Amino acid sequence: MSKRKTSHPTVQKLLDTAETIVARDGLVGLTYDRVSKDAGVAKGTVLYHFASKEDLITAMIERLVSRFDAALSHAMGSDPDARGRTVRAYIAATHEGDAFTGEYFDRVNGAITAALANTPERLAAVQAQGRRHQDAIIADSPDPVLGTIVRMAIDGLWFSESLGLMNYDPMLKAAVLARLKSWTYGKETPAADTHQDQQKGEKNAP
Amino acid sequence: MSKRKTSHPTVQKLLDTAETIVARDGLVGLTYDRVSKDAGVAKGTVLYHFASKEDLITAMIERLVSRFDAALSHAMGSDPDARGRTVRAYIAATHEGDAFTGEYFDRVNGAITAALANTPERLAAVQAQGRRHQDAIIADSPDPVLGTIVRMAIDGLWFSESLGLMNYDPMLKAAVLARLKSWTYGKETPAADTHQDQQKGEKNAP
DNA sequence: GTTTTTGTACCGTCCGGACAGTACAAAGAA
DNA sequence: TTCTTTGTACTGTCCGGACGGTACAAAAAC
Repeated sequence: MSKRKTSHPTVQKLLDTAETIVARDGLVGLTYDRVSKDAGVAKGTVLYHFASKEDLITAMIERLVSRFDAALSHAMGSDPDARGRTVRAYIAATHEGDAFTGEYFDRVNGAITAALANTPERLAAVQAQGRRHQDAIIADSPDPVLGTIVRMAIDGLWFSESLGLMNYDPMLKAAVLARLKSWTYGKETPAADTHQDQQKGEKNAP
Repeated sequence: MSKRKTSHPTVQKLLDTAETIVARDGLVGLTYDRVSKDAGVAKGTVLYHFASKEDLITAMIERLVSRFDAALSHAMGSDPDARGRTVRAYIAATHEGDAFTGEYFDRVNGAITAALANTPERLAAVQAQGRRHQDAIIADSPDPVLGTIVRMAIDGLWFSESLGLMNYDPMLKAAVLARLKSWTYGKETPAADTHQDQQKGEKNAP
């Protein structure tokens, strides 16, 4: 019946469609009818691959988790400096690639994040990922507390943006990211380097 | 009809009830029937005070916003040091009082936060509050970028906890909070010495 | 010949909201 | 005082519609 390979083209197409719907209308807009119509398949086909709506949502979550892990690995792979590599890749994955930036992904991630809130069944994969990242950050950060703070700040920024709660000034945001990144190497004291990263502005999308 | 004073006892009772429901079952569990039954009033009464479900949700959000502002003001009022006062109060309000801590409020805040995701109609009050806080932080922080980072880190921690995404080790968390707080006073942090290289990681990718 | 897809008809449930009506108290009118 | 009006608070029922999921027979596709 359903537990087929996730690489199945129809499965991917359905997940893409579901993602688009969720990005536009949120989780409430996600119905079998809508998915089937938008994907151009019969409703029965959607049911065939995803026996319940929870299955569909879970699959979306797992795909996002995998994608982020891939982006993280990629960023780590191209970083020659081992110290603080994980948390630096964390910054890169969320703000330097294009996989997890932009309006569309903000909306998708926002909606999916919202769908996670205190729903233990859905949280498992994400919690595991969070713990894994945290362990890795602790392990390779010269200053684990500082590394954790960087991660939390990135999280805060990410949540605010994907949920649409805050809109930081691009210049300020660029300065924040530059400062956070400089901390990952473990040499400076956070409160000391107050003057050099201000004009380090990047173009970065609003 | 509906637009009565929010201090009306029945209104408060209904909001309390709605909050409890949301804390237990999330937003999806919030129905007129449930609220009326749990509050011990007729369904019509709920309709009388909240003409639509959106009204009810909006009222819950606004009450939470007010509460947080009150907690922030309170924390600021008892802080003699003007430098970084806002962001320090931000830390205190989220981690030192009991108004915004604990399992119950994590669940309420998580569910409500989730309900905000990219729904412009509901976001207004929260966005305004976010901007207000940001302006205040910028205004009284000795180092605005650092102040913003502290705020973002607090946000990240707060989101992770209230959405149930992460569970940080209490010791680590305490160390993080202590470090963040120490930064709020300005640059007289210990060992504020050298700031050399800094361009080592600035090969900017985007 | 097994997997995948289609198409349609259907069911039970739940929910938002409309609505008509009751209870009552305060404010005038007599 | 007594009667009438008016507005507020609250009640309980009802309905249209949507949605998740079932059932199934049969056709493609691999």
